[in-house]
Amino acid sequence: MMNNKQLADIFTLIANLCEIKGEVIYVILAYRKASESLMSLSREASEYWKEGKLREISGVGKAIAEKIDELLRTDKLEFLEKLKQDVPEDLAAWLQVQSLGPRKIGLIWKTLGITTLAELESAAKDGKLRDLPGMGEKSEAMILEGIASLARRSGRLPLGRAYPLARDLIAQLKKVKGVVAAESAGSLRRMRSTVGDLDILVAAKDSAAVMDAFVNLKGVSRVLGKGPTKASIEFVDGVRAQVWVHPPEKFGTALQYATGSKDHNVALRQIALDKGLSLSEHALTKTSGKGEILCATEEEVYKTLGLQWIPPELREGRGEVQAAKANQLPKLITVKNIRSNLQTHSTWSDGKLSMLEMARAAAKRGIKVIAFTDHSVGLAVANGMKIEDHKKQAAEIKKIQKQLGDEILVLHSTEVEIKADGTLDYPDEFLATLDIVVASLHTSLRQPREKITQRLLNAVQNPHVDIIGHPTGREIPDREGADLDMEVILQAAAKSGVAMEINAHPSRLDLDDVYAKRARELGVLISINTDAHSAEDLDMLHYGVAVARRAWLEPKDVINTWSTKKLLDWLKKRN
DNA sequence: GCCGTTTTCGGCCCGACTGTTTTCAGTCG
Repeated sequence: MMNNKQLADIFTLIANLCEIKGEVIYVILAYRKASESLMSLSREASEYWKEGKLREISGVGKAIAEKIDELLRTDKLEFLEKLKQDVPEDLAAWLQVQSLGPRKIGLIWKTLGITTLAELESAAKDGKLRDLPGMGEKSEAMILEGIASLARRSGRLPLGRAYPLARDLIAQLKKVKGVVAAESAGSLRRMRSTVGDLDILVAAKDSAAVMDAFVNLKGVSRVLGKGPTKASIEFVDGVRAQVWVHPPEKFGTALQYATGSKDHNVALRQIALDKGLSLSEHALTKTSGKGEILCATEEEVYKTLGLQWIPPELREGRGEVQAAKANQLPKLITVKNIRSNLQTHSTWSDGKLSMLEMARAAAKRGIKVIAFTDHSVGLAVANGMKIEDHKKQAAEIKKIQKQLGDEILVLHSTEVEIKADGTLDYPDEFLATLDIVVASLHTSLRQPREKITQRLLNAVQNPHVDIIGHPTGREIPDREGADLDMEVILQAAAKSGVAMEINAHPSRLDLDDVYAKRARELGVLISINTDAHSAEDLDMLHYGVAVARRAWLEPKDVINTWSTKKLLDWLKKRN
């Protein structure tokens, strides 16, 4: 039975092939929309299908519902097979090449009869493309550059890499004379777990100086474009960045526009139209004749539309506009609300610092409670601890607690392995002696769905387990999470009262925002932890908080915001 | 192809930039 990712990939392929075929743009947009919608679904489409409710998925109408039905029943789609006969499947990959769009791809394929990327590269090298109508030597060179760049780039950038890069870029642009403000935009500002490129918005009267500074930044390998309002560059490692420059009095509309998401902006434009206004990146314009409202800040844009200002992390077209209209936006959690860190590692297993060093580093960052969750014996690669060693660790905690005083409270814990057979790596009698227990999957992540779901369920239902660590085991950007029935797991978690972790490390961000939002709806408690193995890792907390914000979480939903007393009472009650 | 307290049909994605043109088509976000 196909999962959401497989279905989404098929509809993206259909969109791409239709585009090359020359279908009208709205058909293509519809397939793309359905694909994105499937990817952000918190339950499997097959469940909607069993309930006969496929059409409830946004962007799925009659035609696409029928296609999903056929795919789920037969694993095949006749429509796609026919489409592949019209347009060779390999051509879809060409869309990834910068400067090549559906028109040129169609033209090259039909006139030269080639279909693979390798053939395209040799045709460009042999100068066979320059004679095609509308193309010249430059187009040929750009296609070759695009192919080379594709080889360098490895898909989307993890947030953990994009965020610091953008921070540096912004700092440099702010130094340019005449720059009033500079901020990230796009999916980076919305804090998605991966971003396509770095979008930066600058407020300045004179754009030329900004553009010059931008294309001359250190490490720029080529300039993809440069005009008075927009420029884009590629760095030697293939990372791309683009900057928009707008006058300060228009910065609000421009930032709002560039932040997106597309769905969010569509909803906003509709609200503007209802008020007789047309919203663009430049201004709110009265649709009835003349008159412009300029907005220097985003707050003014939202206010003019009669809305609360919506935090960027919520702008995904998931009901935030309706909530803002009704004054019912959640009071989102912030980094400042976090007072405990309930998954960290020390030299007792694979951490880099001693417990004392780690506790001090955490205290310095305002953390009041820290749990050392060193790995259990079964995870040999991480130097997992034998039960005997825990006695010594407990003694050390007693000792350092005296040194730390009330600076920070240290809890004795473990990240116990959920083994391949579904049992935990330590016996219940031992787990009962610990202050707090995190249970996680690290191995045999490719087991069949039923088996691995049951493994996790065992841990969720174990009364000694307090938190499920990084529930799906995904690693960004290399590893998909385990194939789990998360709906079943979250419902069990709601019942057992176990907290599900949002692991803040940017290579995990697990639970993701979609599952975390579903968890909130079901009343499941969330725990945001850094999983720190070093002092620097403690600074990754804001990535986890960003996921929580994207999931609409408020402080009360997250156990790390609780007072020490409330946390300890909760732990006592669970044991 | 989807969607609807303005519509079951007619809107949805539009503006900046570039290369190849000689006024514009294609790409991109």
